[in-house]
Amino acid sequence: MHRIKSLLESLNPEQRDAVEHFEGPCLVLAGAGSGKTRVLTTRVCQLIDEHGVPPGRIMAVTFTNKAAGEMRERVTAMLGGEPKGIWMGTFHALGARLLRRHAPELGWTRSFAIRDAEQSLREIKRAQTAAEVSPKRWKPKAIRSCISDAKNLLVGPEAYSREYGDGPDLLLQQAARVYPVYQQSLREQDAMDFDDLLVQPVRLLEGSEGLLRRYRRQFAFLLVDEYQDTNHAQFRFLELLAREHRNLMVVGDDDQSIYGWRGADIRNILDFERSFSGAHVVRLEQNYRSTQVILDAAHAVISKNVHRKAKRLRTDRVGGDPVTGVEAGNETDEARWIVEEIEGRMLADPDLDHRDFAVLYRTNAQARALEDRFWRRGLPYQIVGGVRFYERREIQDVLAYLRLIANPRDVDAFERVVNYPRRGVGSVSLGRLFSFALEEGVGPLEAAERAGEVPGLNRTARRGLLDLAELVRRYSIRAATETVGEVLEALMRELELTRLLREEGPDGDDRAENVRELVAAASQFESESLPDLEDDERDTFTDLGLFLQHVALVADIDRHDPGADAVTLMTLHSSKGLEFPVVFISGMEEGLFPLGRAYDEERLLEEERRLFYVGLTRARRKVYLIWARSRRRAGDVSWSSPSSFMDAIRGEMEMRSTGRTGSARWVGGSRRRTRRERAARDEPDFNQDRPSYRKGERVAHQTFGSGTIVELSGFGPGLKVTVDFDDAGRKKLVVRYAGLEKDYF
DNA sequence: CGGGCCTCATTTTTT
DNA sequence: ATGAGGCCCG
Repeated sequence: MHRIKSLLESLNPEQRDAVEHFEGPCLVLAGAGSGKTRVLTTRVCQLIDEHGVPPGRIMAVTFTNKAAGEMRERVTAMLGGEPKGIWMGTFHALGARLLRRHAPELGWTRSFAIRDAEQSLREIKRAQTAAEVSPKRWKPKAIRSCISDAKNLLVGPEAYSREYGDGPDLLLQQAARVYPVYQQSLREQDAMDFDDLLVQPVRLLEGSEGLLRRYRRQFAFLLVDEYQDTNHAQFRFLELLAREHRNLMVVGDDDQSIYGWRGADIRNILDFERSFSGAHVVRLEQNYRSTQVILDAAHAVISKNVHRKAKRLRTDRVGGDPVTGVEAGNETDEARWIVEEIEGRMLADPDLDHRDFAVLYRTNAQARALEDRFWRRGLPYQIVGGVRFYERREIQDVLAYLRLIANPRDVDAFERVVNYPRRGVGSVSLGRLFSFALEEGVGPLEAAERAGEVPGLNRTARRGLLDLAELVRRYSIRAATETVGEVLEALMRELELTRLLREEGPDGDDRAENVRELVAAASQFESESLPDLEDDERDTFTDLGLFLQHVALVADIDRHDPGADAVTLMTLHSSKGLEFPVVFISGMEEGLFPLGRAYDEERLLEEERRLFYVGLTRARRKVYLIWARSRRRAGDVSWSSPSSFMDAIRGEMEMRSTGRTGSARWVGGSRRRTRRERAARDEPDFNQDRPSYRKGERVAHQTFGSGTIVELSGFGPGLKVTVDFDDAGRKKLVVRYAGLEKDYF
């Protein structure tokens, strides 16, 4: 009780206002570094300790698993004991938890599998083939993104088909054909994709008055962090639960909305007061993180955005180091300079640690050059993101066994495992097996078990399938009683995985090492995460099933260790919510940040600008903005100018150079410059392979057919044309990727 | 059936 | 530069 009192006294009036809010809707507009995590955790404690709300009646939604873990820890510390029964986690994790209870009401079992992005993509390909939508002509990624958008908007396969099945947009039309097949197939395999974890809970609650009533009562208080990044499905989920009691507190900052591309709808936060009338609004504008100089720069940048709520952060930390702009020659030079600067600063200031530095970038590809330099220099670093650990090939191979053991209906897992190691089952045999499975209405594993009945199989294939089925069956039995670690180790021994990987070649040792790391991760999961589970979950599911769910839902950022003695390298997106004394933002080049494709859409450009704002406000003391005159991108060299984002702060910036920016020196010796390089430098190019375009000209596109150019925009590699296609309508295309041909007929 | 070679496209961010 | 996928041959 006294604890809470003193906690409240350490808050500023606005923070206290938010914490002391009890019932009814509340919108907390929390600027960067304004102590919103503190507000959220203190309010949870306040609800429990002051108002006597049982923890089991609180749901707190965070953006990452790590944030949920931290919140749990802080609440535990504040209360002096674990808040048993509180539902805390990401929308995805909470959705999964709800579905683990009720999936049978929707047509799945309680131990349904969760498909990650790559697995979904393969499923999309299979669905495309089944629906006769050529995966060559229609990129599975594009189709997947259409379907994902639809799901995030709570549009089901039937409605989607009605809406776009014969609409003007050819891509949506194809997606409309794939969507039902895809969804059906997921259900047959007892699997859900990421989006389903948001969509299906909504369907569940909408479909059952009883459940709705039950969960409205259970979740009497809802708290949501990073509300600016919620999408429609998430909004609907909250609305369903909160509509009646209206005890919903959302915390967010429209200036930090950076996930529009994955369906996040900034209107959720902008319109909150309209969706929940009478909402109490609290503004947290006191910043406890950055210097005045940094906040001024951030404000100069973000105020260029038109679509935002006017606000301005305050700080007591007047003055500060100026923002430093640095011109580098190329990405190698950039990396070298950053490494040296970090070493220099650490020498000059013994209080600084490696963990006090972060290098942020727009795209994961930029991590390469940086990593190379850090590695060579022996400067400790940790990279967040890029190739996810759980997505590495060797890890996926092993996990596929576990997935199949846990769920014999999983076609994706089966396909991955069937010839790993080689079992002499080729595509023909596989086709026969699947036809058999289809006719008999059984999963792939049961079909394999009955390989003897499958017509047309050769001896090797039949033997291989029977062996596989027998092996998986054997391990299913073990998985019911043994830990994941034990199962994994036994499996590795039986398959002689280490030897197998070693024989693969030079990377084999690394791969074998990764698999060992997986075993370690499994054991760690068992000792750390399992004990946190509620009893009903631990009793109902096998360790294996719980581990697989964990694997599917952990993000890279969850693996970030802020305490490690290392410089952090990550994307600007991943950096949201974190802070560092010194921040480098690299790749400050026009076309890279902001990304070239954001130019002609105001909405996208504003989102890029918010991303820059997020980057700047990560810094406590010092920001560096580095741009390189040239950079290897997608194999060849591109030349660029400094990002226009820096224009807003150019006057206040201190400008420096790495001293190696001479344009005369270029990497790669005297090799002839490629056409694309010349184009990027805006040099004339008379090569007849590259046609010039003008209005009124007739062109042909592989997919869209013939049409007439009506407009040109951009230049160099960013040249775009707007074409009125005879059949496909008006499209805006990037010449570089469109593969247009002149149409002479 | 499996392996090797060639071509092609790919580069935005992630739960 | 790199990886994935297709195609051909043993």
